[in-house]
Amino acid sequence: MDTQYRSALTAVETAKAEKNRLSAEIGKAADKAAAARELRPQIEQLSQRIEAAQTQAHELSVENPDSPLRELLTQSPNVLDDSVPDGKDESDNIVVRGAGTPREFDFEPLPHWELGERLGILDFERAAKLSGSRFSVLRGDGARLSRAIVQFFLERAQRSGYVEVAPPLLVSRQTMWNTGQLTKFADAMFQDQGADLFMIPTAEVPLTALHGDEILNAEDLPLQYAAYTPCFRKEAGAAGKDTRGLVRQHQFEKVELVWLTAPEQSFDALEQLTRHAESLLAALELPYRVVSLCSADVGFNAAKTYDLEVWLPSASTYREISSCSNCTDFQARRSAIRFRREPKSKPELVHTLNGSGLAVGRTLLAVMENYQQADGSIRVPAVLQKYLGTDVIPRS
RNA sequence: GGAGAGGUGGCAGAGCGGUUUAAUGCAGCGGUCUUGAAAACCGCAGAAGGUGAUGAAUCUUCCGGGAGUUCGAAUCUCCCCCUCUCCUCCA
Repeated sequence: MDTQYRSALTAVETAKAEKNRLSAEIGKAADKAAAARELRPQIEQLSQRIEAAQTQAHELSVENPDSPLRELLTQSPNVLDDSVPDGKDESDNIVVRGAGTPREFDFEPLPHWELGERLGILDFERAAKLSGSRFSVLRGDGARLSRAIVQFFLERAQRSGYVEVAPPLLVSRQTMWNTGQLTKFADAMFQDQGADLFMIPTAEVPLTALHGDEILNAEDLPLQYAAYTPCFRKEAGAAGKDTRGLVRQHQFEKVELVWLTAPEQSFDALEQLTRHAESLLAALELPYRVVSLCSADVGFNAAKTYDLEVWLPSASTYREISSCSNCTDFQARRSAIRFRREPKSKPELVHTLNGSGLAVGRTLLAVMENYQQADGSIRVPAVLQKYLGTDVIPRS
């Protein structure tokens, strides 16, 4: 298809070159009207040739929404890195490392929704009254604990070199397409039909698109951005899954970390990014593990992904709390994010990476469940105490 | 929501149907001069794509976006988008 497209394009361009030449001849002639009359038949013929070839080229052009070539390319995911383990589903993911040991409880640990309702800090019933299922109300120390977590994450991000950004939460269709979300989250996004705006499913979208259509200087790389935002997802394909509690909500908060790097730096950056996210769990003293997603589980736009999973006592299992991906040049190509190695050298595509650092709601529930005490109160992790001004969330 | 003004190369800013391969200035790069620098002077300079060897060369497209008029459009017509100013409303 590409070969066909290019030969049609060559036909268009050579005919155009000839036509331009004739037009310039008229422009240079002393008697322009006479020259125009004389050359008219030739020009007319060229115009027809151009139009025919243009129609042919347009049919396959990637600019054309109906082009089969575009369709093919749009549906093609990123190329996986060689280090990604082969697998047929998530059971083939590989645990790379972990830290912390699940705590031994001398009582039956409660799920966070029960703890939260007893403490009066989580209210799912009233949330349902306001907005239906998959929403939550945080109240009192719950709201404050959530805010403390955000503050803690952002301060850590800043110390690790990230520039904090507060981006728009609604973005255009073009921006969504550029970051590859229209394929990945096509049915998952809330959308305003009239203005054709989408509510972001993750801050990865505005952060990655920030430098779209720009040519950066090599010395500006890597760029590191952090944003705290709400995220909105329909969760249409998750009917009946995680219906209780904070795990899967239509609206949740997240601190997102994004890097733009030179191509040769991106896999090293993925390790650093993952370590940054991981260090937050370590600081909160939550047991976790790092998982390298297998070929079947890596998302559409990523070449390699590490998931961070946190221990949830009520479920006796590890649960995803962060996902760190190297998207190589996949998003950069769609968004036209380039850089120059030297002032005179050709622009090259950057590599983009993103990771949660971390999901706020899931951190909140992980803290609640792992730090719960026999009397139903919750100890506050040491690193969060200065934000809350207390070391325990008591039963009221 | 209403009214007006405007969108031109990294920036500023001309051009308003055909020697525009977009003037000029600043910034940038190279050179002359200089022990070195500055100043002055001279020259080169953007993006995307096709053919081609990632060379040389060459062609096409790009003056907010799209469509149109014309042999020929930055320049004329229509639609859309964005920015600024004033009014209105408002966290």
